[in-house]
Amino acid sequence: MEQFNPLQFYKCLADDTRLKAMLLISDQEELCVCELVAALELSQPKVSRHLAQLRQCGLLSDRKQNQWVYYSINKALPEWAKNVLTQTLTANPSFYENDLTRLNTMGNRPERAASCC
Amino acid sequence: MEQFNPLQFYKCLADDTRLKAMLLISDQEELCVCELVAALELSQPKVSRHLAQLRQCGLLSDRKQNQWVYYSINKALPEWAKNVLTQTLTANPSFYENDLTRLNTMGNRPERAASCC
DNA sequence: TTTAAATATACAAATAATCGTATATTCACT
DNA sequence: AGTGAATATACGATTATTTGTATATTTAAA
Repeated sequence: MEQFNPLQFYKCLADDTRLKAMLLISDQEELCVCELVAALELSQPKVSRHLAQLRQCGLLSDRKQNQWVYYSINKALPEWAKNVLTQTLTANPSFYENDLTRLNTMGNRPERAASCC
Repeated sequence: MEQFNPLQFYKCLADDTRLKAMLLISDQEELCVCELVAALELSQPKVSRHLAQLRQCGLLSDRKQNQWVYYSINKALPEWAKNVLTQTLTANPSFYENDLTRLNTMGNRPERAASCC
């Protein structure tokens, strides 16, 4: 991954699916693809493609557990970029509230493994 | 102008010309079109078009003085958006340093009117 | 070892964004 | 009135982005 630059960062945020995914993941610590598909009411390939792009650009990390892939905000993201996400998240609840509602009423959410022991 | 929303904001920042223009104007309080044309080394119509878009989306204000149009950050911008711009500006000096250099070595910069009296 | 669920990717089609060029507008100065 | 500088806009052409659809891959479970 080449040097993190602000233009690339904002290009990543300049799409409805990607911006909402980033905010939902920020809010929820981590989410798997099928949870985002349910929350955003979009097709699986569409969500998967956008998540791949966000990972390639360094905004997201992924971990695989069983058949699920969980995405979370990349810990190595520059501080300023993390701050931008936090500001956006807290100042714009109405932008993603419907998605959050759908996520919370979603049935059959995969259970995370207990973190240990 | 419809309700300010984060997606539109980030779409505005997702272009090299617009992002650099926003950062230079943030840094310099206000700049006219010809100063941005010189700093960014781009055609006048290109710069003008992008500035018009930033104004229409509520990110910039303009004031006309003599034959020049000066653009500045819209005072009415939501706080979170102002913070995003400030964070981006201070954390990424190398992104726009060349443009700033060209601006500072530009000849014949229009003189601002004394603010009053 | 088949089946189903979750995810990723390939490719062409559709859509959106950007650009160069030409031209219009406004203002100061002569 | 006429000229030149600064800015804005129109329009077609180009380029970039996004999408749907089909298919591949991986994993768990029957």
